[in-house]
Amino acid sequence: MAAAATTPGQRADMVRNRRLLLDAAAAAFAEHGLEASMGEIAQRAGLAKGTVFRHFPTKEDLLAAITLRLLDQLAGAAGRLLEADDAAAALREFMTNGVEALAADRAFCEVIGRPSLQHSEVRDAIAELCVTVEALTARAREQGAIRGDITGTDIVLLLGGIHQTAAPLLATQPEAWRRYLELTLDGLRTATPSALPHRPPLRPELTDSALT
Amino acid sequence: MAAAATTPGQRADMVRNRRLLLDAAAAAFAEHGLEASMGEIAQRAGLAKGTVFRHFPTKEDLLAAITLRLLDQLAGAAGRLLEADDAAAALREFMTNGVEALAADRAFCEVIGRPSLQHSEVRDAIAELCVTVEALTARAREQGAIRGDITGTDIVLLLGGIHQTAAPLLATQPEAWRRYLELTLDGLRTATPSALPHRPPLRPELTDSALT
Amino acid sequence: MAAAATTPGQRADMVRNRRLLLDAAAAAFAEHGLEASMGEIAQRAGLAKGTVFRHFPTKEDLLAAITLRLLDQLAGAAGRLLEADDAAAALREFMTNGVEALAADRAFCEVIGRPSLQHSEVRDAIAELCVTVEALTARAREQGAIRGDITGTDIVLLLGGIHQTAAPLLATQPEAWRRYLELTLDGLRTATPSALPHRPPLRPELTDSALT
Amino acid sequence: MAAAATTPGQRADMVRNRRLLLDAAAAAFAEHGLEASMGEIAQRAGLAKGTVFRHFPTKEDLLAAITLRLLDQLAGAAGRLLEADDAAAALREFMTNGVEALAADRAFCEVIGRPSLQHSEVRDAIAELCVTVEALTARAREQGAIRGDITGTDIVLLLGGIHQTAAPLLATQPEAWRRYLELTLDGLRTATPSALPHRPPLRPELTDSALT
DNA sequence: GATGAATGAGTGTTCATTCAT
DNA sequence: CATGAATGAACACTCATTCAT
Repeated sequence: MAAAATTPGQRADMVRNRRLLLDAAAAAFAEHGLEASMGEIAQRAGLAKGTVFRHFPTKEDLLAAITLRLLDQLAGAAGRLLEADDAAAALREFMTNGVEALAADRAFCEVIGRPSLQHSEVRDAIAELCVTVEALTARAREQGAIRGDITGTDIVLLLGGIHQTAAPLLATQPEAWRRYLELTLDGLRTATPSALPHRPPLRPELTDSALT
Repeated sequence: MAAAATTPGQRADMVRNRRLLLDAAAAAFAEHGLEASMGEIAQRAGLAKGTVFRHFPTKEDLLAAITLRLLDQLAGAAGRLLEADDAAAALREFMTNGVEALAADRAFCEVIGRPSLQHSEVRDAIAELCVTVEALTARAREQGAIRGDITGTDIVLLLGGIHQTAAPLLATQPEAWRRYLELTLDGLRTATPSALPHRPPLRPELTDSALT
Repeated sequence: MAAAATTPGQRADMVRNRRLLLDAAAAAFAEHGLEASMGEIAQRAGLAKGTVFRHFPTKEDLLAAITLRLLDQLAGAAGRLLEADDAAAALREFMTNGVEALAADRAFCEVIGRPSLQHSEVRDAIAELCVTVEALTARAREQGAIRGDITGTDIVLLLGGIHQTAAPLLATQPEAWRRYLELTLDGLRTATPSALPHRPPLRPELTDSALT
Repeated sequence: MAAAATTPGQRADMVRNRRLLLDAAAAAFAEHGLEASMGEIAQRAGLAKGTVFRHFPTKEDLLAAITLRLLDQLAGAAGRLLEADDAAAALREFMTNGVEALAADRAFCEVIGRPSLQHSEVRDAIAELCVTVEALTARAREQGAIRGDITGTDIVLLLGGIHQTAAPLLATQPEAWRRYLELTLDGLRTATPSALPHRPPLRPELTDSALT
């Protein structure tokens, strides 16, 4: 009844609903891929369809939000690991977390690959993630823990690749990605590196490609 | 009967249409992923919708056909490379061809990963490919060209992973996969291999996972 | 909750639409038989196609709903007539109402006959109707108003038969069914009944036949 | 090779194919109703789809042909029974044959009821059947075997009604129609006929209704 | 004449999105 | 602001019909 009290209450609800929706959407996309319907997401969140659209005017918007959350999570982890002493261990931990996160979020790869992604926030988040991971990678490079020709953007891209390698086994061997992560790490720290036949991708290229 | 063999007639048109359709479907799926509609495929092929369904009674059937074509192509290449003297070079060439082929067929990865794949022909073709690639891999292993803990099924899975790593760059740097292939090869032939933390996938697990 | 009951609002519209749809469907089926398309029904109701499917997720569901409405109407009439003094007049009135109702609902006969009818509600409603009509028939039998070898299920089946007899005349002589109803009633009350060559159908047989 | 010999040979094939098609169509329609597809009919006949359309340019035409065959069969039977001594027995036999034939030809009722039937041949055949049956009925009337207010057209219409009465039981009790035929015959020969409340249908009304 | 491949309008159904309540 | 009914553009798929061989 207190006029002032209602507004914060509603705000609180909106925040709660937004979180419910993001969780529901993540679960739904993880299970059915991008084909998961807005209706199912609403149901999982225990909300009405209209409410979903109030929060995310478009399915693409919801996708962007969920992707941003993952990117933020990864960037946060990378930032925290910058403080670690052992750069090699830090990089390994980042990649472990990263691949694991992808496994829980089947939509992510599909979203990253889709050329129609319009959201500049996502592009910015990807770029930012690449910057932080480059810092992480640079330390490992400087410590001689990994070869010199690998960039942070390489590392970010490799997360998706490792996940994809193990994806066909997800149903029967959900931990198989660990095998391919290790194999990749062996490639990164090889004592006898080949000359890589293609220059490293630049950050803007990654994000632009997500645009074109 | 002899007459029938000499009279290509209608049959020739059908063969041509089938090829038109497979090509159109590959292109459409490459562009829009599995969401590409049967209608668009028909249009791309310059045929009527009904014709698509005469050739492939179901979207799933068309998908299976397109996937089989790719698998056959890979298995054929692998088989031919079994004759080569230099096992390491042969394996490298197989993987090069493989990743290149995947780039042209974006549907492939989505199809391989999809749990509902019902076509036993596809499952059989995957299994067969794994067998041939295992032979190819075994020779490289025996020649000491790659580490001892990598199987043919690993190699097949890695094709998808390498492709995925470079996929976000496809639009701007279509050759970027070469970088990640080389990196992977470095991992495969490392002089100081780590103990891989997960046992190698068995062939049946791969194909079963495509089933479950 | 009290508030919800007093606020017809949206709900009122939905109820109205449901009725519009049932009426439109009845008309469409009456005109074109079961081939009437969901699209046409939507158009007749002045609603969009999607709305039809929101109310009745399947054509079969719509069919079931329309059939249930008719069955309920018949069962209600039969129940009310159980109170009448003159059992013969009551039975006649029931049959009159019944055949008249069928004339307005050409789908009914096709639905009743269709073996794939999955809806247990319809089966239950048929069974229930047969029970009530058996009560009505029993009274007439006991009063000697009709022969002793006729059951309620016979009466229910005869409604469809009488309707069908006059169906080819519907367009030019919409009241012709009265002629065949009277003829049937004469058969039912004949003073010199033949031995009927086939045992009476059991209720479960009727409903099971709609199942098998 | 003899130029003259080919024509009769082809003629013979055409006649054979026509019969194959009519039988296949009758079976298919009996099983699935009018929804039976031209494709299935072709398959059942062991012929190609094109051949069906050479014989019957339209599904409606095939329907008409099949219906004509049934009508001819009934008219033939009625004609033959005109010679019998016992008119009552003859009428009973005609009706028995008639209802039995309908049971084997589920399409017939649907065809008779369908207002869009355009074929004048069918209309003529119905009219002719009514004439012959009227002769049969007249004899029974004159012999006092049935009531005086029943016409041949009534009898023809009753065939469909009796069949429909038992139709819902067809799957579980294929002979149930005998029960309702007997009941109808009791109505026809009742010693105390009611005044039928609607004048008898005229032949042209029947056939016109099939037109409107 | 027989064949069956091609056609394309039509069907039931789904789903992102809008909007009245 | 939340709700869920209404919308209508797709979609996969079917089938009578046409026509090149």
